[in-house]
Amino acid sequence: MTAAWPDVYRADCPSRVILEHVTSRWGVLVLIALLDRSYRFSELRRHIGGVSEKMLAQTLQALERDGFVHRAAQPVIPPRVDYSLTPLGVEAATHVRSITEWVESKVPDVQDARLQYDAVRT
Amino acid sequence: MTAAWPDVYRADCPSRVILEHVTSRWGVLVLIALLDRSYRFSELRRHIGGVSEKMLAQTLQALERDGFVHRAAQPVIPPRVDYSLTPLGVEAATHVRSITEWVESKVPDVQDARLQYDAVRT
DNA sequence: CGGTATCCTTTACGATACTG
DNA sequence: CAGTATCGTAAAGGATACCG
Repeated sequence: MTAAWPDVYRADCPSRVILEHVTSRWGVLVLIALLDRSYRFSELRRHIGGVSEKMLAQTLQALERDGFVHRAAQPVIPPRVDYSLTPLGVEAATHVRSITEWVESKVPDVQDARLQYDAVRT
Repeated sequence: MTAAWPDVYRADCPSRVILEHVTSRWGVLVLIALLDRSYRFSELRRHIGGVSEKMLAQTLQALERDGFVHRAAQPVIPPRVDYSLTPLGVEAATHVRSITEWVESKVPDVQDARLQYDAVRT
């Protein structure tokens, strides 16, 4: 160890859990979507390909509890709930979008690397 | 949809899988560790709290196949294998470290948010 | 519409034992 | 040392049905 290693290297640290919320499969997609504008529940569901109601609800709750997402429920019938980012959420989402865009730009490189890897071990 | 949404919003896109490799529970920790220096297998295992042999091997293989990690096996007895980052891996790891550091710095904010959230619904 | 509750399947993960 | 193989458990995730 050369310097002070972050807390995240301890198995029980709080930051690992938070990190898993923002970098989770659905967390990433929710955050980036909300960076563009606010969404209603079923709008978000349609926007994010393949997410189930259960997972979307669970993801939104985790992000809301962590203070990244704001939930605005209007007491009307039929119910209307709008989800948006808090200032903290905007910061998180900006980081996440940055990685995502980088990954998208490197897809060809990764595909080449995989061909190389697979070719060697036939 | 206001502009062109990235491919990652389609359920079957290749970037989602790559993103999951680099942002996975163990992928994150491996990448950041290797940003500092190269590591041997069991060194890495000790460095990353709570990772099993199986998961570490699996994570390293996925990252190697994607072209982020270089595996240098020396044909000696006992075997010696050093893991390091490729140039592509350095880019990935830098992004990942950036988010991780941000999350670490915001742990108190998140903990406050959770207290608020939990208090309201008692 | 915006969820929750339930059930079920699949995947992730860890522990242990073993091998070159 | 650096893994692989096998097994069992726990968690993630999806489908469906239902409710305010």
